Amino acid sequence: MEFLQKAIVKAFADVFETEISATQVNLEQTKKEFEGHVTFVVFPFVRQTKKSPEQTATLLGQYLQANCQEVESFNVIKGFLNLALTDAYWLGVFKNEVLAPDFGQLPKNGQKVMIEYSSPNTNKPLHLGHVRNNLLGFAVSNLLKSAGFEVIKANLVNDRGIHICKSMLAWQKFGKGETPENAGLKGDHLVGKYYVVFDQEYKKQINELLGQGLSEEEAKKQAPLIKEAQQMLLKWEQGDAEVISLWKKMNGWVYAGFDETYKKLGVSFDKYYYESDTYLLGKDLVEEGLQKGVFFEKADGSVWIDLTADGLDEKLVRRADGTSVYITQDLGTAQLKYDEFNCDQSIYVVGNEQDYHFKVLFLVLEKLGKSWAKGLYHLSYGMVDLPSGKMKSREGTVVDADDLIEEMKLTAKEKTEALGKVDHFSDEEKDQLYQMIGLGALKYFLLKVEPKKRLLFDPNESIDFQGNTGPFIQYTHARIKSVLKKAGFVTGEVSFPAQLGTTEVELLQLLSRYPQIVEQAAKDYNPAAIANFAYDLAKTYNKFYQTESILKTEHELVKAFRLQLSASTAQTLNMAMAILGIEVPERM
RNA sequence: GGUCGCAUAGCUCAGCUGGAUAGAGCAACUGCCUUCUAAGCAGUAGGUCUCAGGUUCGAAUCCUGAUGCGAUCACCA
Repeated sequence: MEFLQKAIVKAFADVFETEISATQVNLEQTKKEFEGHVTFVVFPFVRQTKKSPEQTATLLGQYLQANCQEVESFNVIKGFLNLALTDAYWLGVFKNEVLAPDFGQLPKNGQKVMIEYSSPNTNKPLHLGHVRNNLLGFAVSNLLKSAGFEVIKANLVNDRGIHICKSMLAWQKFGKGETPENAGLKGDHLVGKYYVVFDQEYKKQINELLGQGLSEEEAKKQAPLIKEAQQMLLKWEQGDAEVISLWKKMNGWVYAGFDETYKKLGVSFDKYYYESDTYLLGKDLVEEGLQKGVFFEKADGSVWIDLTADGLDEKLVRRADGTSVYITQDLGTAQLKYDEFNCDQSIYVVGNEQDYHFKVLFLVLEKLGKSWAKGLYHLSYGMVDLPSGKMKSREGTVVDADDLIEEMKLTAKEKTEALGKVDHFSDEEKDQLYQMIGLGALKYFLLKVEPKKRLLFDPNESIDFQGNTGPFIQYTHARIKSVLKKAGFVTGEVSFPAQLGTTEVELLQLLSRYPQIVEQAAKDYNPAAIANFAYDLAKTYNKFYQTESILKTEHELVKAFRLQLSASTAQTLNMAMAILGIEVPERM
């Protein structure tokens, strides 16, 4: 639309003898109820033109129609100038933009970005909240790749700490040698089971102590189990062979379980960090901060930073005993990431419960004078809540990721079978299709909502397969493929008819916007924008499909064009859905 | 209490950097499969965009305040 902006700037000079810049020229898509494709709002310029809005718009419209060959016609409503562009223009867009081999892949911008996501604890299986995180992180990674970034997907595994010791201890005490193999249980679920066992036994002990007259706080501290867990953590830090070996064994189970879930979700990573390696990092940054006077030491030897001037609090960065806290290791890890990869941007996909933490983290790094701190970004997303409230692992009120995936697949199976369209599929094909559709529904459901908004999931209400859903878009893709197959379509020489129908132009216009959508979505780190686009495109295609016949068109030229238009739509749907990590089937 | 975020149809959500009569889906109701896949299309109904001020030619969108919901304010991670 650059040509139009330029033309309008020139029109202002020629018609009104006044100067405006191209950046001021804001072109919008004309709303459906009005005639035209592009709308220019003249209200902001009437002071300069010294004419009424209607006059200004009319004069501009006349000028553009006369001097701009792409402008077919115009109409004016109040201060709105609606321009209709010629079919030749739209065909040019189709040929030069949509059909270009790199359509949808923005040129490399030379920027490198790391996206950290997933970052699970190794003491329990993944639940729906983690699923949102994983899908979001993976989708944003794909999105930024499409927008021209070089992307490194990182997973910082929280594999140590007191919570891990709890599972280990409970297994040691109550596990009776249970293994994933002999229990027939996925490793992460087995470990999670003992995390719950720990909590139950711990609570028993607390109650006992409460009965002996201890205060709740005291009881929580004095319970033998928690003391043992702390002992175990200490031993772990000392490198005690027995504890380490148990730790390795149980983490191994968990990783095997996670890998399976990741695989099903279709997410992957380029780089793994383990907290067992990074938890001691950051200490030299504390020294650095002390030397630079950014941090200060209190009488007890603890080290702090004063952020009250920035509207935050005082924050501890090192304990009096010299050990690290959470933020210390995050400081160190951030430095490590930068040293290793030298990224222009580093994105943390972490829930909004940690907003404050990241605000502090980034501010501290900035105060330490890290030039790369400005490239840090916390992609904060809302929690997934149940109608009953928050999900709690220990209380068993979680929607388990593996269960959910399985259920989605089952639902997909039921719905597909009810339609009776896949009877001739092989069992393997069926299985793949159910997986694709079930996961498509789930992923789309989670990704179509803006990340920062919280999400309500009702386990009793199944995720839709109709309307604004993943399966609807998958269906549209399969539908197009079916037509193409029937026509024996092959990509090649494209033919162009002399005239276009309105739905064809509508579809073409929408298709051509895809690169801008990708660009904007990437800027906002917002895969939901891609989801909405895909839905819009599918819907527009179905309208076209319903109004125009493709295979029965008499003119070969028109038929060939519509086939090509369909193929481009299918391809774009495929690209958009691929960003979301959703596969689209050839048939369904 | 301080700080941050959210509030749009009965429900779930769109609404680009302020622009026309606020849009989809689900649920409800009506039509459309002897013709390219009906997981579709077309239509009806459903709204004081939480409230009150302000800025502007023009506000769901920007500013201020209020209300409601959520998060956070640990020598936990």
